[in-house]
Amino acid sequence: MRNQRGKRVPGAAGTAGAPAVPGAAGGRGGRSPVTSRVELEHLAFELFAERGFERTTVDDIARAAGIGRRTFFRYFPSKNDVAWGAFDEELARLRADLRTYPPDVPLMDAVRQALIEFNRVEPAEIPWHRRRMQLILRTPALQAHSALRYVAWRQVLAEFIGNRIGQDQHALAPQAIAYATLGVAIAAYEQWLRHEDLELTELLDAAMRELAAGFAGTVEGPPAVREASRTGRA
Amino acid sequence: MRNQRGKRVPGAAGTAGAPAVPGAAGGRGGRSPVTSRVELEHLAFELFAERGFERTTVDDIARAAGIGRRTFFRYFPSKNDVAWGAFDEELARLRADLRTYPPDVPLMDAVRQALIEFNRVEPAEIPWHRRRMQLILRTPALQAHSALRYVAWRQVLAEFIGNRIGQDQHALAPQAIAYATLGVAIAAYEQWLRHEDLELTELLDAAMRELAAGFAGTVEGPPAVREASRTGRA
DNA sequence: CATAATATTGGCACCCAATGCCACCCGGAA
DNA sequence: TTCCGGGTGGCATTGGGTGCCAATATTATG
Repeated sequence: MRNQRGKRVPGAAGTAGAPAVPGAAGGRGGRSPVTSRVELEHLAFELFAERGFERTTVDDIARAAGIGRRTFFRYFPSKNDVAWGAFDEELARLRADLRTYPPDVPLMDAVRQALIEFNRVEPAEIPWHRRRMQLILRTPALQAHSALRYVAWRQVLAEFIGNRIGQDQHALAPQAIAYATLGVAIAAYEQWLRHEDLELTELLDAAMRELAAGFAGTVEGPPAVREASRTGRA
Repeated sequence: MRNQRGKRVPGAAGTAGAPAVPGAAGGRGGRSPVTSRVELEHLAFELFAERGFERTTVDDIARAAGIGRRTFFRYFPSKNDVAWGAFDEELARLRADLRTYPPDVPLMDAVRQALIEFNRVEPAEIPWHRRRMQLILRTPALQAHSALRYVAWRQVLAEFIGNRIGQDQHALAPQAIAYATLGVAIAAYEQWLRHEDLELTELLDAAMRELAAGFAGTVEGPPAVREASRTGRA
């Protein structure tokens, strides 16, 4: 049902299209972008703060930015993605950072330090970061959408862990540790959002340690639980 | 924006409307439902298997079931929710199960056993459960949507943990442990999906233990990492 | 300067999920 | 039979997301 019209501009044969995101091209040639992703992001955040995420439509954002709805979707693949900014680049940063830890740094120390480094923000940016994370963690639609970003984040971590302990990144240990670390990070973030006076860095550090303490010793209970062992119920 | 029209059926004063889900009423009175949630679920799963989740529209499902699209949304709040069946009831089961562990069972043993119990399925249901989890864990849209279910699941766990260790359920330790446990469970599930011959129960058990082993000792590294400590880069 | 190449823009049509509204249908009780 | 409670499903509408394509603006080239 596509391509019904064979009509095409005479000269243009089949040149690969423009880059997905405006401004991502080399830079020379072509019409200059009307806005930028960051600008749109800031603008959208304001609207979200005013009316809430759900009650702000893409049309609202586009209209406020003076662009067409269609153009909005060239800057962000979805409305949800506004909240995450340039996460791909952040991920690359994490990956690069993990490479800098020499092999003699114990695995979980490296993970913990990388987690802290990844979430370090300029002091001036802290209020902004708070709003962003509040939006992400408290808006159901974004809570859901974020799961997809978390997948990518965990993958970076699992790859590092897998390399370190000589297992495939999809094996149980790397995945489990990556998942647990993510959980710890989010728990720390929620603590951070609730208490304005606490340092995110310290919370992350404490959370990683507390997790270990919580597990240490207690998991070495009776052997694997199976059918028989549930006799002592209430 | 409700109740604009003062017109009401003479006799009915302010009786709360019909139950959200057909069949959830006491049973007496009214037209009998055309189908059931389980029936719809099975039917939808077949279509998903054939065409994939994304390429199956709600109209497809409704048409296949011989009901109207509007009726579909009375059985499930959203297309995504088809995949999760009656999760609320499962959650209630988990909550109840957690109450049966006497206080002398160590915390993490209880958590581990409850996790295993929660994910125990009838042998006959295993292939079905596999399909369900495959759908949930491998379909991006569902991966995202599931995050909302996980929130509820974790809350149940965090509440239990909080009670046990005398902290608020929103405190760091309960949240971190709940998050980590969820992560461990999902990692085990993904392992289970990849290896048809493995027992889910065993995987969950192993995962919980492995997590502890992975953390034990390694987290007690140098003191909290801050500015200075990142000198030994690459 | 004219023209070509290139990139961005934005309108239009369209798909699909979701929701409010409401008329209608059906089984049991009065 | 009549009434009532509940289920059904059509209709209209909102809103996110996408393919298509012509218009527009910028730079490079003849």
